[in-house]
Amino acid sequence: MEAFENLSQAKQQRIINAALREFSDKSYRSASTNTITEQAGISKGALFHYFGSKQQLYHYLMDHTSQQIKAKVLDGLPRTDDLIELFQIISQRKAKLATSYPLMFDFLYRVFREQPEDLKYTELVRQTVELMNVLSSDTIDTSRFREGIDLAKAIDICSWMTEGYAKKYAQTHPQMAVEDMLVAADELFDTLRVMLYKEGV
Amino acid sequence: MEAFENLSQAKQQRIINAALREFSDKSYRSASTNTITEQAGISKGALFHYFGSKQQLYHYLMDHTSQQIKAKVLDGLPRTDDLIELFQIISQRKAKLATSYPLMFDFLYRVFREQPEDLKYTELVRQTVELMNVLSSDTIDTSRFREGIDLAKAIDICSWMTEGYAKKYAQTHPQMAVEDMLVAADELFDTLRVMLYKEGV
DNA sequence: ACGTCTATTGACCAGACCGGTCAATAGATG
DNA sequence: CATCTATTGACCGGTCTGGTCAATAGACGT
Repeated sequence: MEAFENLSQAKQQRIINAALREFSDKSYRSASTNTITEQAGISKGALFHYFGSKQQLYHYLMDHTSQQIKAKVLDGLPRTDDLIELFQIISQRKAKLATSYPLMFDFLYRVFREQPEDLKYTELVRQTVELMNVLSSDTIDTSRFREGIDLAKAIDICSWMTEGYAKKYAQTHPQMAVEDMLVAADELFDTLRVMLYKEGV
Repeated sequence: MEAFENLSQAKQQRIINAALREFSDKSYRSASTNTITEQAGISKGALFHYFGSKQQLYHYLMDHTSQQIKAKVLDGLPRTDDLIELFQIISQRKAKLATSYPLMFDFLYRVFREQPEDLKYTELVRQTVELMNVLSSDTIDTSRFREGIDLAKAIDICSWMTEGYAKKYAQTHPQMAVEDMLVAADELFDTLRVMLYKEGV
C-alpha cells in the first residue's frame, strides 16, 4: 500500500479505474487481475507489489470509493423541511456524481448486491450506499402530506420514483447530458408534489 | 431433444430446475454444465445426449420458460377500465407466479439483462418480459387522474411503485408467504389511489 | 563512466475448471 | 442368455486463474 501511494496521481488513477471497471463488470470471483493490469498498462508483478493480493485490492477499492462519494454528497447539503425539495437536491447531486464518477457508482452497487461472507464490506460502505437511498430526518414538515401518507411512506415513494425515473431515462436517452436530464426531471418532482402534497401547499 | 422429451416428467423437471438455477446465478459464460448435471443428479454424458450443447440447452430454457409464463399471466385476464385495479391484478398474478416458479423469473430477468450477440433471445422472450412491466392499453379511464397526470405517466408510476414495493418487501420479509404479502400490498394500491385519482373517484 | 539500489517486468508456476467425447457398463426387453 | 438402448464418468485438449521471482531497466550519487 505504501508503494502504491508513492505513485504519481495519474498512475494511481489509471490503476484504480481499471480495477473499478473490472470489479463492476464481473463478480469478485470472476474478475481477473490480468485484465486489470492490462487495462491499467502495468505489469502483473507491479499490481501484486502494490496491493499484496486480489482481496486487499478489493478492500482498498471499497474504502476508497465510499469515502470519496460520502464526502461529495453530504458536503454543504442545505437544510430544508420540504421532503421533495431535499430529494430533488440529492438526486441532482447523485446524477452529477454518477456522470463524473460512473465507475465508483457501478462498483458500489455491485458491492451492495453481492456481499460474500469473506469479503464483507465495511460499515463505511454500508453507510454510504444507504445514505444514497434513505433519509433519516426529523426535520421534515409532514403536515404537507395528503391524508394517509406518513413520512416513511413518502420517503419510499420518492426513492422508488426517482430510482425508476433514473433507470428509464438511462435506457431511453443513454447519451444525454446530465443538465438536460435534470431539467427533464423537474417534471417528475412536480408530479410528486401533485401526488403527495395537499392542494395549495 | 427427442431423447429429453421421452424422459419422465419428474426427471425433466429436475434437469430444467438445475439448469435454470445455474443460468440464473451466473452469466452464460460462467455457468457450468458440470454444476447442472450434479444438481440434477445425472451424468455429464446424459446432459449432452439430451441437448447436444450448452447453447442448445440455453435456448431451450428461454423458449420453455417464456411460453409457460406468458400463458399463465394472460390467461383469462379480466377487463377493467381502472388502471390501478389492473395493476393490482397483474401484480397479484406475478407475485403468485414468482413464488410458484421463482427460478423461471430469475432466469428470464437475467436473460433480459444480458443479451450477448450470439445467443440473442427470441421475440417471444422479449414480449414476455416486456409484458410483465408495461401495459399497452387504450381501455383505461383516464378521467380519474389528477390534473397533470396522463396515462403514460400513470403507468410509469404504477410500475415503479409496485417494483419498488416488491423489492423492499423481498428484502425485509424474505420468507413471508405470498398471501400475506398480497394483503400488505393492498395498502400500496390504496396509497396509489390517493395519489393518482381525484378526490372521491 | 561506473556501481548501487530500487521499481518494474513478464515468463512461468501448479492447479482449477471448462465444454465436449466415447468406450464401457447397466438395465430393460424378447 | 443375447440384444439393444440409456446412461455413465474418466478423460481430453484447452483456457484462465492468483501468485512468484529471477532478470532487467532506470534513477542517482560519486
